[in-house]
Amino acid sequence: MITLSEENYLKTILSINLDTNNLVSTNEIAHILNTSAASVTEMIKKLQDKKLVIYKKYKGVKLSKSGSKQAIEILRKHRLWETFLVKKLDFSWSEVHDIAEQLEHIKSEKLIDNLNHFLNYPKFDPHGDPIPTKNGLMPTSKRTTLDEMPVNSKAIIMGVSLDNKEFLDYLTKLNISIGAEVYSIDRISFDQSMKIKINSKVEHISKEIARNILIKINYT
Amino acid sequence: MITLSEENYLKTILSINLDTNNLVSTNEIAHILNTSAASVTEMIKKLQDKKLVIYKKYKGVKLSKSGSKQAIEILRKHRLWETFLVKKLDFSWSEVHDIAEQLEHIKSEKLIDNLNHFLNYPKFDPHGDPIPTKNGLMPTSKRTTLDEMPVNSKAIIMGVSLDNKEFLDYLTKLNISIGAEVYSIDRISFDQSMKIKINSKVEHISKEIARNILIKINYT
DNA sequence: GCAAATTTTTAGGTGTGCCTAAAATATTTT
DNA sequence: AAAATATTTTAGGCACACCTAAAAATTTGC
Repeated sequence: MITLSEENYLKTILSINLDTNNLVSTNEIAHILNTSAASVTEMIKKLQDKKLVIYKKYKGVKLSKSGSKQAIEILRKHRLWETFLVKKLDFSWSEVHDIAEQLEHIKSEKLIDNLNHFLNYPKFDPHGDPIPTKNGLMPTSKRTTLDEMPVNSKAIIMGVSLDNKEFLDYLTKLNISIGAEVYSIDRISFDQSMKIKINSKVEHISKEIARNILIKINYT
Repeated sequence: MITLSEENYLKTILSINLDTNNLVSTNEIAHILNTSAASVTEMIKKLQDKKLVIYKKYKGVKLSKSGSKQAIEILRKHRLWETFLVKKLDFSWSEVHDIAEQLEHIKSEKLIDNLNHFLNYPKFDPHGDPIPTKNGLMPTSKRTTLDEMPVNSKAIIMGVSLDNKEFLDYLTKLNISIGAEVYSIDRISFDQSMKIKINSKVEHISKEIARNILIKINYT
């Protein structure tokens, strides 16, 4: 049986590893989990005994196959719960993280399966991050920004890279929201501004705006 | 800050107290929580320090005002989550308890408020038990059985008092299910059988059947 | 009403996950 | 390449929630 703390360590190692792909250092983990390096060393030894991580003293740690499976499962739960909170319970993106952090530790396979069904098998969470499938595969998200989108193609809004009130208000006005489909009609070569269709309405946006909107092309 | 274990103790004390209304004994708690009487004594002292219970050595324990408030809040969460699992995630009554036992400890006031709204402010959980309101009041459920229902009144089906396949199958056939509204049209004095309207259909049921159907009259 | 049986509490101990301080190892600087 | 700095591990302790065994209090039976 895996404890709550152990799950949090696995999750942390996974999230660091998704970015860097290197061995994860004790200090990095300690920093994220707001704990001491000494505590991390101790816990990693326990995880090693349970064959959840591979650990080289003074060098760092990485997830074993089974550790990776478990960590991805937690990430899956986290993102499904976030989706539930936003889509069904009217939470905003920014509020859901702490609650999902608690919900992700609920143990019941059927609960997650049924929740997934209830949410209609979402592929991305409200932040635009991919939700792993039941067998641990991440949907391959070809993420880019709207300004790089080819003319005459479709994409899905995945998120934004700028946290600025005016910017977000403007997006709201244009009805640009997570999950919405955009179609690129034209790009004006003079200033690289774009004509797009979103929610059946045609809009004209500057490159500066487009540059801060994350999209995914050819989603499946 | 209240711990998970402390919450479970409070909940247990409440549930015993709802039945008997006496001081709760160490042994009873130990039995329900599958722990030793010694551990219970220890924990009760801690709860006493936190002013959550009132404790008389060798005599027993009861909830303080603030302990009672917290225990009711946990019960509220438990029953709302059970309702969610059955109504939205297609679980059956019998499956939900263990999962709700985990979910009831999630800490977020807004989560419960929004869930309550999402479920349309249910007054009873799928077992027919009342869901406390946000300010800690239990809907006063004037529970009785269908055979005692006055003619020309409305009631809500709350459950059954008999666990017999033929009986349950018959109820299913009549569309008598938890939460359904019944209207009493007539009672035949000869055999005390009843004419009722349920789901817009008129049915005729014997006293024996009615006697085993739990209802609540004048729900608010 | 007192002895026997039961219940409850106290005492002393365990594993988990955290801590700080000090020692060991690795990395960077000169 | 040695000294200085930074990181990581070891060592020893602490709070929580549990345990068993023994002592204290209460209840039951005669």
